[in-house]
Amino acid sequence: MKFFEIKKQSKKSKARVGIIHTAHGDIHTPAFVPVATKGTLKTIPPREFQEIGVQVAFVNTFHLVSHPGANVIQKFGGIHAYAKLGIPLMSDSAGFQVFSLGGRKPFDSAQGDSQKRIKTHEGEEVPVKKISEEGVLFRAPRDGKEILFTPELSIKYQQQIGADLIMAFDECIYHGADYEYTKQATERTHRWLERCIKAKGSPSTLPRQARDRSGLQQFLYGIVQGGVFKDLREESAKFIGEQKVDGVAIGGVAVGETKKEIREQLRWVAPYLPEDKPVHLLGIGQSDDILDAVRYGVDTFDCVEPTRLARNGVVYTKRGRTFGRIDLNRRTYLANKNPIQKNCGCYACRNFSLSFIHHLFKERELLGHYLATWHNLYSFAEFFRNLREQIAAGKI
RNA sequence: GCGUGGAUGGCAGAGCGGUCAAUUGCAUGUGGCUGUAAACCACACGCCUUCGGGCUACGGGGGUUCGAAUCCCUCUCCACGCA
Repeated sequence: MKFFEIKKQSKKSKARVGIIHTAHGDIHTPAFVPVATKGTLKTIPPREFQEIGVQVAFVNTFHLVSHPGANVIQKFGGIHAYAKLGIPLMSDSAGFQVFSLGGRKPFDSAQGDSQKRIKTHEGEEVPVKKISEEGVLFRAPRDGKEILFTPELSIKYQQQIGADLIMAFDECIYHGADYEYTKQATERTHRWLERCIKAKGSPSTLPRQARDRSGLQQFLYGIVQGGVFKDLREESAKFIGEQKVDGVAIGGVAVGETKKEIREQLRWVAPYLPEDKPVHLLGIGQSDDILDAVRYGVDTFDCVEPTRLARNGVVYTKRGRTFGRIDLNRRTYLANKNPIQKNCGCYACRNFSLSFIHHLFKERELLGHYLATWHNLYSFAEFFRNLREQIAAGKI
């Protein structure tokens, strides 16, 4: 069976409706990939995925290696069995942690002042100890243990974890990096991709041991970098597209740029994306961004936003084609009899008032996190279902 | 009635002569969260302000002192103990 199947290609844009076939089921694209970093989609039991409309989830190699360890997961037959995640899974390579744990988040133009340094903990040791041609040496925040990631190790760990779709080991470049650094890092990511491909073996297959154990096939995505520089983005997209990868991911996006800059980067990259391979946009996220990205040919999106916001008390409302937000912690909802969203079919809205959910948040009751997460994920599922319908109908 | 201990900002509760408009937590408000070190973070939270500062405040009143939320007297109220 073909890995990626395009069912309908838009004539208006690069948008398409398709299916990604994996050993753990099909993913109807465009699809949202909620983030289950540590093997759990925080607050949601796996058996409810289907009811919510969660088709696929995203786990993180760095965090799973940090605990419980890739070898432990392998002993249980892979992350699907270990965490009872009966759906297709993607795993991240740890490349994002080079950014998120790197302590180098210097510029944030989205906040206005592009010269303003974001506060990092003064004097504290940064978890990313060293980046070299060989790989990246981390100090795990959870216990201070040193963890080395190289392209070969990242692939090995991802094979042990056993997600269906895996990411090449890259460097997610911090926003504010200059041209020279971005160029060096992007080229290094390219060399790392070649090492990932070599380490993985023949395309679309696992090493014998892992394959025998789980019967899985794994598909590798290469990751486009290039930062905020047009020529580097184009060059990177071209390079990644030419490699023997199963899919292409766009990385290094939404690390502090404005929404306008994010779109720019997509526009630069889009012409060079291979049309027969699924395209993943790493870390995006917000409904308006998704709506635009789909037009550039993006098929899947992972983002922590719906689940993190939910835990912080923020839930989505429908506002035109995109989402508005409600902050459940506000006292104004104390006695509000309405659901989060009228006519919403989710478990939270069908059963509970804003008042009660507000009460749960103010009392720090865990059910509040569960209901808010349920609602946000359901909203995303609906949003993407609608997106697929619109593309199929030729409207996007 | 006697004795003892209390009364502090929306609440709880520190402070016990100057560095106190007053620690801290909660509540409240505002902003933030886009490949998860995030059930999190930042800021504000007496009134006024030309942002330098000014004014009114630690139950009421009076006193001591250069200076009192802090010490003394007294009144009111609360808690506990004894009658």
